[in-house]
Amino acid sequence: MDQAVLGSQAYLYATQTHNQCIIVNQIDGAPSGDGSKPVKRRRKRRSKGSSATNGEDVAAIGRMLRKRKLTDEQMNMLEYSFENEHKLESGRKEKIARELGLDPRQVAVWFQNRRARWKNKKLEEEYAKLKSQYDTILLGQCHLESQVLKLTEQLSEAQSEIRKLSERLVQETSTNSSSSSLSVEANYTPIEFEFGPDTNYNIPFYMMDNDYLQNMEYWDGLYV
DNA sequence: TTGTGTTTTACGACCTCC
DNA sequence: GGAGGTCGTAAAACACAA
Repeated sequence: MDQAVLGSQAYLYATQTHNQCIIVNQIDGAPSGDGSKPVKRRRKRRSKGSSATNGEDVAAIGRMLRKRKLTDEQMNMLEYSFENEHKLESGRKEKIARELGLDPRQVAVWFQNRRARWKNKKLEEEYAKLKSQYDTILLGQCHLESQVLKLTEQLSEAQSEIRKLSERLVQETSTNSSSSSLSVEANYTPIEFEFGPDTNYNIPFYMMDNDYLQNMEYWDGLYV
């Protein structure tokens, strides 16, 4: 089995025969050449169909060497820390890294990713909220449109009734003027509509635009 | 067991701020 | 110019249905 430099926090063991690697969190005080800093051991992992060898694309190799799954305890501590403050000053980063036995870089990356997840979640929540508002408005619009339809029908009927009554009035007036001395006013019968000034239109105030208000004035004038 | 979709860890590129 | 941020993405780890 080969052992290769991976990073300050992990060893990578790989078998060339299986073309696999296992990454293990760093053992504190991992052996180093001079005993100072932990040895960075890295071994390149071959991806499918890759013919990478030593000295080839370092960036690609770096990408292949990763994944140090954090323990539950580390995760909990990081989450707790994130709840307190989403940003990470260098002092705090060092402190967290020390306490959890992680590389400061790992802590920084974890916070970056956590912020991204948090942002996504916020966006999803915002989207759900806006969608709900939109649906409510859509429903209101449908309701109002059906009301408009109904009222338009009523208006048409009322206009037709007015026309008929006017015609009748004209007819009666001409008949009466020749056969009776009674005045038109005396025979006048008030016109009854299906709806009047007391009708509850059920239209919210904010929907009362200029046209609507003008129509109201028109109908109010008619009933004065 | 395996194929597939999702989540997590890590990195490079680029940007902003001091 | 360096530190730390976001964004996009690769790939390991994981979950789960078939």
